[in-house]
Order: sequence, then structure tokens, then C-alpha cells
Amino acid sequence: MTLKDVAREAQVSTATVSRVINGHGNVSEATRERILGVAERLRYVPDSGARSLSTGLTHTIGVLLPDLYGEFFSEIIRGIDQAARARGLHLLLSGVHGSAAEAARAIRALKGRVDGLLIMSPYADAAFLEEHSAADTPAVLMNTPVRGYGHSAFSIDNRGGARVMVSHLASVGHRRIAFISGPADNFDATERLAGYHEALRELGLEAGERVLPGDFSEESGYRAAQSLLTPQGREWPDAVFAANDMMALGSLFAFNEAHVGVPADIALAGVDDIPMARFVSPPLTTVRVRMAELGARALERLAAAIEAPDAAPTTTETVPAEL
Amino acid sequence: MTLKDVAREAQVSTATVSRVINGHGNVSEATRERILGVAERLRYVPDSGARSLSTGLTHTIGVLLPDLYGEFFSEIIRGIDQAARARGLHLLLSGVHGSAAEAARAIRALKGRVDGLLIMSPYADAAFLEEHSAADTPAVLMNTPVRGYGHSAFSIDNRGGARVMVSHLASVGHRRIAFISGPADNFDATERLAGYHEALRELGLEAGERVLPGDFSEESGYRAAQSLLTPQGREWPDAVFAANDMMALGSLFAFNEAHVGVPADIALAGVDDIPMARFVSPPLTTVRVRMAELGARALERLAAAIEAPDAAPTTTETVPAEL
DNA sequence: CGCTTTGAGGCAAGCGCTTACATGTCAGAT
DNA sequence: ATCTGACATGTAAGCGCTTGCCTCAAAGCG
Repeated sequence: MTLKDVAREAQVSTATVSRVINGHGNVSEATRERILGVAERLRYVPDSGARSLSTGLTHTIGVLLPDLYGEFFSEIIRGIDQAARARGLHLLLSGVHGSAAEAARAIRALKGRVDGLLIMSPYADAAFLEEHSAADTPAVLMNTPVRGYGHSAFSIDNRGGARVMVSHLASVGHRRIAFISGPADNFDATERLAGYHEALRELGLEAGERVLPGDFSEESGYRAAQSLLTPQGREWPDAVFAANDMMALGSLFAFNEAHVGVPADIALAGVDDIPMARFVSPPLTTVRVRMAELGARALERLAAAIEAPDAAPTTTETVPAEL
Repeated sequence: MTLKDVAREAQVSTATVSRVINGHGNVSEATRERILGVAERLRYVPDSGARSLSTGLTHTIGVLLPDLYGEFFSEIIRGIDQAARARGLHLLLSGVHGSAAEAARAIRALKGRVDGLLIMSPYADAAFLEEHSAADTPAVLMNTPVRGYGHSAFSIDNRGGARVMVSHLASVGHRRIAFISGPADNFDATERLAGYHEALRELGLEAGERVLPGDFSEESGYRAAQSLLTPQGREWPDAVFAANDMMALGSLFAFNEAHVGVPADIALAGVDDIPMARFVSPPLTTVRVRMAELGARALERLAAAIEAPDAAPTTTETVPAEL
């Protein structure tokens, strides 16, 4: 079952068998076929582990993701897998839940198993990688707060997406646009909030600014909407823009309960384009993020970096489309 | 950066360093600490690839999944990952879309990289594994049509789930229960249909039997429901049981459009417990399948088989719960 | 006809690590 | 004072594969 067995059986040296298996030249057609025959008969399958040791190439890339929940991640993984398959690469998947220490351990455990790293983790900044990953292991960061520093990074254009949505709401006539924010320690959330602020400023709509607290949960969206409806002397906004779809859904339920018409009385928008957004009535206006594309592009970039470790590392952004 | 470097620097043989790194005894406390110090200073990280070669253990298991779409798979992966993490195992993920040949290639490419295989694929029957996978590589099948034959297998209890749902519908008084079936070549779909038939027979409700064609798409559920409503001389059923939630949703829209009250005029049920089922109004009655649990249990079983290749292989089923 | 090419294939040195076995030491035991 | 272990290390043989370099003979050359 090893190279050596095939060599013995075919009466040649292991070198020749190796050449045949790898399609390197300098083997006569006759022996070539004999060896192929023997290999077939013996059901020889090369041991990729051993091959990796001697070539230094694993054709595998390590993927570190913070959590494996939901549509969001399955989309990323799908994109990565698709691109990897096209390039003949394998994926070593690692969910990193906890601390930076756990992330570090995960990265170290990958030494010698992967040719490169695809990382989405709050801890993965340049210093962290410098510290825990071999210098010669290319890495691409996904959706990370930090930029540049010798590693490529792909991020969702949260800020831009939020601005596009605000512009859209403004363009259909809304002036007082409220925002339901996400967790303050969440990168996506703060970026979306920043985009909201920027857009208001640009459009001169600061007067209608109103930010309600939220934590990405449906529940928090529900509460935020309710707080909006209590007659506190302040007028209702024309539109409510939630930092994610779940909160938008929560708001929708609150509005429904209060018999506030959407979009008749108040417009409602979210971010994420979760499948559900399409199915509620009225369908939610939402910003789509093409996660699969993000994953695929990150993989492509990594693959390129592996093949030619001299291409300039850039920070690029995935552009979200309005839905 | 290799064992040898550490050995040289610490003025000992590689054997001793190896012993220290792996915590094998017979090393004096003094050298032990010296070596640890040097390793730290040199930022030595063992090459797991090389280690695998010489120990024959990779601490990695290969996961073959047919498709990487949606909640369904992210749940399976989450369950697997969780169990793997608990056991210190890594996951080599491989999406297999196309033919049996592709699946075979994927399996062979894993030779020497994994200690075991977790497979969900229509092609993966015993003969297939026999043919393409090394005899000494344990494998566990998930949700596969074929049973036993020396490999453990975990399946969703589609049949039982369907029966439970039919019983439930019957117990709340429905007598004429229609079924919207899934693709005829889909294992899950045919099992659910079989469960439906069985339950009707057991309950003596064959008279109300009615099977409508569907293909798991929302669209097909919509059409099925419409076909039910056209006055063809036949009475409406009391209840409609769709082979999956998407079709149930489609039906729901059709009923809403036709101003047929759910559940007032007709009951509606599905299978899968997709998140959306909770959010439509009225919430769908649905059968839940704990995919994460399935994945986790399959991984556990595989891990056990790797550690002790002599445990009896069994075919077990995941039990779905009514929601 | 002697000499350089060239194609086919073998030799053997790794890749980085583990581990059975051998060696050397020193503290008791006799 | 000699012997016997127990303990701390070193030696070296792999694990399965790749590859630079070398050999050998047949073919091409003037």
C-alpha cells in the first residue's frame, strides 16, 4: 500500500514510481504503464501527509471562524469551499469560541498542516499573528477591525451599506430617520452606526437623528420600537433603520401590535438580508451582504499569496448591494 | 524553528527535546526546564504534519458533506465542531457536490490526513467505502439510505417524525390529512412519505389519504395548496402536512391569498423547524430535527471507533421531537 | 570509430518528528 | 570495594514520499 510496495512489485525504484505518480517526465511509456497497472492493482493511494512533509506543501488552508451559527457562517463557508475546490485546496475548519488564548492554540496546532490561514476573529490583529503564526504562513483576515499591517483583509462595507440605506430612505422622502444600534463592542454594529451618522450629516438630516439601544436580538428591536411609540412628546420618526434584520423584525412585530402601518405610517429597514426578511409582510427593506462572495474572494487572495508571496497585501472591501 | 534547532541550542539530543515536548518522563527537572526555556525563546512550535507521519495519528477527521447551504448544514457542522473541539480533534471539511467520482476523489485525497471519516453523501454506501477508503480508516455515515455493513450510521428519524406529526394531527381531530411530498429521489422525502402512509394505516385514516406532488420548494408548496383549493368536487382535507417547511410556507401563502383560515379552516404542518416557521403567522406546526446533535453524536461515535477499533458498529437514529 | 548528448532510471539524502534500544552514571546493596 | 539497578540521555532507524545527482547505455556526431 505504499510507494515502496508498488516499486517492488513493478521492479523499479521508488523514485521512478514517484515520477510516474506525479507525472514527471523521463519515464518510458512501457514502465509507466506497468507501474500504473501495479498501482491500480494494489489500490495504491499516495499518503498526502507524507507528501506534505517532503514537499512542504499541504494544499490545505486553515479557516478560523468565531462561531458556527446560522446562515451567515454557512454562507461564508460555502463561498470559501467553492473557491477552494476550484483551486484544489482543502479546508481545515476550526471554530474559535473563547479567548485569544484559544485562538492562539488553534493557530499553533495548524503548524505543518496548512499552507495559509483564513481568519475571522476579533483577536486576530497583526501583532497577534506576528506572535503566534509562522512568519512564512500567509494569512488573510476577514471582517476584522484592524487593517493592513502586512496582511490582506476583507471586510463587509458596513459603513457604506448603512449610508446607502440612509440615502435610500432619504430619497423616498423620509427626514426623521431613527437608528436601532447593535452591541457597542461589536465591530459590525459600530460601523453601521458610524455610517448612519455620516449619512445624516452629509444629507443635512442631523435634526432627525435618534439612536435607540439594541443588541442585535429580535427582543431588543421589539423594545426599541415600543419605546418609539410611547407618546413622550417627541414625534415619531418617518423611518426606522435597524442595525440588523432581527431587530427590524422585532420592530415590525411591535408596530403590528400597535397597529402602526408599515410602510404606510413608518418605514422600516434592516441589514443582513436574512431569508426571513423576504417572507414577512411587508417584506423588509434590507441591505444584503454577500458573505459567500466575501469568503470566496478571501480564499482567492490567500491562494494568490501562497503561490506568489510577493504580491502586495491590500485591504479590500466587499460592497453590499441594496435590496 | 525545528526540534533539531531547539536540541542544538539546549545542547541535548532531539530525543530528549521530543520527550520534554510530549511530556514523557525520564528527563531531569533541570534539563526539562532548560529545554522549555529554549523552546519558548525560539518560539518553537512542533510541526504536526511531521508528527503525524511518525506517529500515524493525525487527530483530524474528514467531513464530507453534500452541500453547504443553509441552516441545516451549519447546524450539523456546529455539532461536529463542538464535539471535535471537546476531543481535541480537527476537522477537514470537504463539500462534495457532484458525482460519486468526485466523492471518491475527495476520500482518496484525505489519505494520510485524517484518522477517520464522517460522511453524508448519497453515494456513500458500504461498497463505495470498501472501494475507495482504506480498510483501516473508520467511517461513520450520516443520514444515508444504506445501513450497517460494518459502518456506524446516524440517521434522522424521518419516518418516525412524520408518524408523530400525523398522530398529532389526528389526535386534535383531523381525519382527512393530505400530504405534500418531496422529490421522489430524495431519501428524506421518501421516508417522510412512508411515515405518513404508515401512520394513516395504523390510525385507520386511509380514506383521507391524499398525496400531492412537491419538490421541497416553496413554489411547489404554493401550487400544491392551490390545487387543493380548486373545486374539483372533492372536499378539502382537514389538514395539510408538507414534507418540509418551505412547502408548508408556500401553502400558507396560497391559503392566505384564498382567504382560507389557518388553522381555522385547515390545519398546516411541516418538517424541519426552520427559523422562519416561528415567525410567520400563524406559527407553523413543525417537526424539529436536532441536526447539531446528530453531528455531535456521529463525531463521538467516530472518535470512539478510532480509539478502540473493536467496538460494535451500530445503526442508531436521532429522534426528532414534536414542536 | 571514438566522443559527446540524451533519455531512463537508480541512489540516497532529506522533510521534522518519535521511539526502541544502547550507553553511561551514580546511588545504594552486598 | 564490587555489583546491580534505576535513571538520564544519546543513537539511529524509521514514517512515506520527493528530488538532486549520478550512472549507464544507446543514439548522434564529425
